[in-house]
Amino acid sequence: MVAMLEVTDVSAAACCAPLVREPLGAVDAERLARTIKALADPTRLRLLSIVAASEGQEACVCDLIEPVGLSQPTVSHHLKVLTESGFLTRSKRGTWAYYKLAPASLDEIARTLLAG
Amino acid sequence: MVAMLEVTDVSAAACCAPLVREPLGAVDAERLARTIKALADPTRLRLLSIVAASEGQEACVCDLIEPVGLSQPTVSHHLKVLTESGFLTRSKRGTWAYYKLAPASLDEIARTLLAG
DNA sequence: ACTCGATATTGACAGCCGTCGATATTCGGT
DNA sequence: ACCGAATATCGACGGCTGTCAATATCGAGT
Repeated sequence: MVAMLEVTDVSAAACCAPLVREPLGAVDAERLARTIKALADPTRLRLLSIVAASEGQEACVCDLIEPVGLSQPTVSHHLKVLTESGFLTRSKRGTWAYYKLAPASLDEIARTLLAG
Repeated sequence: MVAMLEVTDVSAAACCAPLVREPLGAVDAERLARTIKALADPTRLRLLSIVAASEGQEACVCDLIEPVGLSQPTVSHHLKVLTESGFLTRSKRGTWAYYKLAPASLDEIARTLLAG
């Protein structure tokens, strides 16, 4: 069985010049768009804000399912997307998986959108 | 012929608390996601950055088609999306349509993503 | 070892979205 | 009035994505 290594930009976030400074190249635009796309979903925004508002900016999956009102696989899916794009980090403790806000990630795209 | 009035949130942008402060409600999340989704496309990011880097942060469609390398209808479509979500404003002068950066729009989502 | 509970993965399906060609509209010039 | 140029709209098509049910995995306790 071959280990199918998914290449994801865990590096997260920005990538480039402040957006309004100089024209974005095709490659940079693609990268930035992929990161922003991870935020462009109501469920993921809610998950992110719930995690961010939790103690230590950390929450386990079990605490997230009920608030967003979706199935457990769907929540797991969204958490994966947020983690792979660098907005959350995952740590497993016992049977539970805790997701924590990656502090710099939001600041970074925010700074990219700003004038500079 | 009936005038089909499309109701779009020209108001643009943010909508709510700073995202990491308190859990986002379903309605707010939907609104914010719709705005962010307008940014979550490489072509639209490039268009936005080209416009922003132009003289007076303004450019006509004819100047935008060649740089992004897509068809004129597609470029028009993207400009419409950006305009309807409040990131650009449109003004027609003669045969030409000029799109201009809406100054506060980017700042507003940036501020929403930031901690507070 | 077995079971149970928490989470992740898979497969399928519907709806959305980016793209294009064709066409409509609108405006300036002749 | 007509023609041509710039832009917008329409219709279609393929690919992506959010969702779920079913199933797999993994860890803890008995």
